[in-house]
Amino acid sequence: MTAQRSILVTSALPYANGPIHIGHLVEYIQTDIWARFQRMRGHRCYYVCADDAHGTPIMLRARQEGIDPETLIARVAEAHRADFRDFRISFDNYYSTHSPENQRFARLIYERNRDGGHIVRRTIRQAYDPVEKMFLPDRFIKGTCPKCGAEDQYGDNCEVCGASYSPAELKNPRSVVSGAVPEERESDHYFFRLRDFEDALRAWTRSGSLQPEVAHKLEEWFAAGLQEWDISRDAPYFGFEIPDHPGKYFYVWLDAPIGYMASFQNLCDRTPGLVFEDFWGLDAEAEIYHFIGKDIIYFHALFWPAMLQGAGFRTPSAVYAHGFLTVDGQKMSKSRGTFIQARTYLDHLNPEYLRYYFAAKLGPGVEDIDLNLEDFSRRVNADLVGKVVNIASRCAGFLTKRFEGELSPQLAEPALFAAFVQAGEAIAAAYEGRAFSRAVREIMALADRANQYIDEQAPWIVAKDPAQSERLQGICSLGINLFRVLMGYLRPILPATAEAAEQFLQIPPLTWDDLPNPLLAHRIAPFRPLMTRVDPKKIEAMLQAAKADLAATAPQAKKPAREPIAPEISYEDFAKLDLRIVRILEAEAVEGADRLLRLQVDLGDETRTVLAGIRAAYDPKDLVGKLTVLVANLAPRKMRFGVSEGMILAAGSGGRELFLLEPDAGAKPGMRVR
RNA sequence: GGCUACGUAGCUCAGUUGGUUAGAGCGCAGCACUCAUAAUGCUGAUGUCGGUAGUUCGAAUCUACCCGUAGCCA
Repeated sequence: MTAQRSILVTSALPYANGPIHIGHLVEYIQTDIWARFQRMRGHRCYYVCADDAHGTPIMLRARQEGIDPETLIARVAEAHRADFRDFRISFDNYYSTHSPENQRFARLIYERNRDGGHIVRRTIRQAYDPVEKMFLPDRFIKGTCPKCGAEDQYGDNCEVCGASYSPAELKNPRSVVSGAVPEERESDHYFFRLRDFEDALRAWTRSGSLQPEVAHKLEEWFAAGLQEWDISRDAPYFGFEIPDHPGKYFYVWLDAPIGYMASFQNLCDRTPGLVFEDFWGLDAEAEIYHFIGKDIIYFHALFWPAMLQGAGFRTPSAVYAHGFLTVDGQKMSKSRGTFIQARTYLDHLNPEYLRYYFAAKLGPGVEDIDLNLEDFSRRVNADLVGKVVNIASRCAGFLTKRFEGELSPQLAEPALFAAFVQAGEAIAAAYEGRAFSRAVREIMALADRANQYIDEQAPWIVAKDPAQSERLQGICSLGINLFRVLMGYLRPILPATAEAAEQFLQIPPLTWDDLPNPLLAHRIAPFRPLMTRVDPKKIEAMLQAAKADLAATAPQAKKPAREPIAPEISYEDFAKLDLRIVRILEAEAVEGADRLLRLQVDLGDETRTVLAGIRAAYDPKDLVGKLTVLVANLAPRKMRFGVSEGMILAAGSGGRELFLLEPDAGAKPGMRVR
């Protein structure tokens, strides 16, 4: 056995302005499995996390709800804790970045870096909302993309063409907060000189602290040259005030990772024998691992180790990034109902299913994983219920009925049991290397062997011969022992099922070192189903609920009230309208008119000129050739720019919200519409 | 647009340093069994290994370009 290790693991801090969703859970489940594995191996492993409680979005959200930020983050923290508890995420401490410990560490790290000359002050120009009297983060400015002209894009990059730019380049910029046109204003900011740490970071990067693909990514950043990092924000801001500069606050990303330390400090303060310095001190022997999503590598692999180093703390042993979750091959989508909150899942399905499914797909790399809901239920049902739990189920009945639950004093087939034990090394190595999918594959291969054994031995036939009673007991006892080893291997993934199995087996919590010792002449409890099958109806119900949740939690999506229906008319009134199919032959903007397009339309045997107020919604060249509907008997109307001989039909509120009517295929110019 | 990854059977994934007929599980078909939560066992079918071009005696594996997907661009 290897020596006992002291390990601190963290997951990234969830932001305290919204609920946990199943995408978040990939990371918490991954980290939790790893932490539980380490503990099961007999190591001292602490797992801490916290809510990331600062920043502009939280400030604005609280304001919008008419409450203090403190009230908001307390409410969100409670929901987060409940979600994690129910998914059996085994945090040793779940804290908040809005805490005295975090403030103390943030100051300390700032001051030490400042005193070391790593912080500089500079004046920058930044977008300012004159109505709200606040500087605007890039994400709080929207406008037209300077590259492709797409409307309603954020201040930092365009989701349509993928271009990145600065908010100043955005056309028609608007503050998302007030709708005002942002102005540029000057402000003093503090910058962290990342470049001071370049050599150390390069060395750290190469020391095996990062996955190879992440290290490659860092090479790119080094090559591009490390830039200074803006670590301050102006009031109003929800966060920690910078000690030597009232009215300036630490940027949320400065104090977020420090939250790992603060949470751990808080744990140390109430855990006898747990010493902060043993983990974070410069010469600490303990290991520290951060599990993060691939989107925040920059902060954890560059800023964080640099800040720590500048402040005289040790750097993390490693940072492990994982990919994102897609649902049925697509990004989680609110409209498709695949944006599933943790709570919504819990309301319908067993968390062990998701823990297993994620484990079965998680590798050590940064690839995205897909939650394919068909595959999800098939896989859980086949592997866990059909294979693993079934082993216990098919042996236990004989033991209970015939032997009062008593297991044989010897193993019927020691070689088979030994093979199961021997596989443990490879499985442990897979867990250690975060290759959970490999571990699961190996475990399921063992489960197949156990089922094969039972089939070969056919205890149901042996049971018919009273003279072979001992043999029957031996077969079933071995089956139970194989099941016990399998549950031991699965324990980090399936804590609740493992506990139920331990109760069934009447044993204390399984440890890795225990596994080679079989249960002999031991009495087990009557079998009760340890896990039930995934019910597809529940998945369907969950998806429905996910859609409903979003409708409920999206008050911003102000639904325009439907325009009231006009007063009733008779058929005769309707019949007075002569609606005709026309083909648009030409379209051009009307000089001097902001809204008008001049269209030449073909009515079958005549051509008419129509002036239509659809310029904001349609590009003239896109209209040519289209079929649409014309009110053909409308009195011609004289306008400043000419005479309009009819009106074409469009739906919508006006401006860009206009949608031309188009007939189904087969309609021809001149046809009357009834 | 640049960069880092990913793209292998209907689905989810393995494929070690390029080396004989490309694998597993699920699903599907057939058979067997009936102890078990319609669970299990055996047998079988299924792939131009994203595309194109190259390097090589030999490429899923190496190179270039292209297409698609994700993230990052502080």
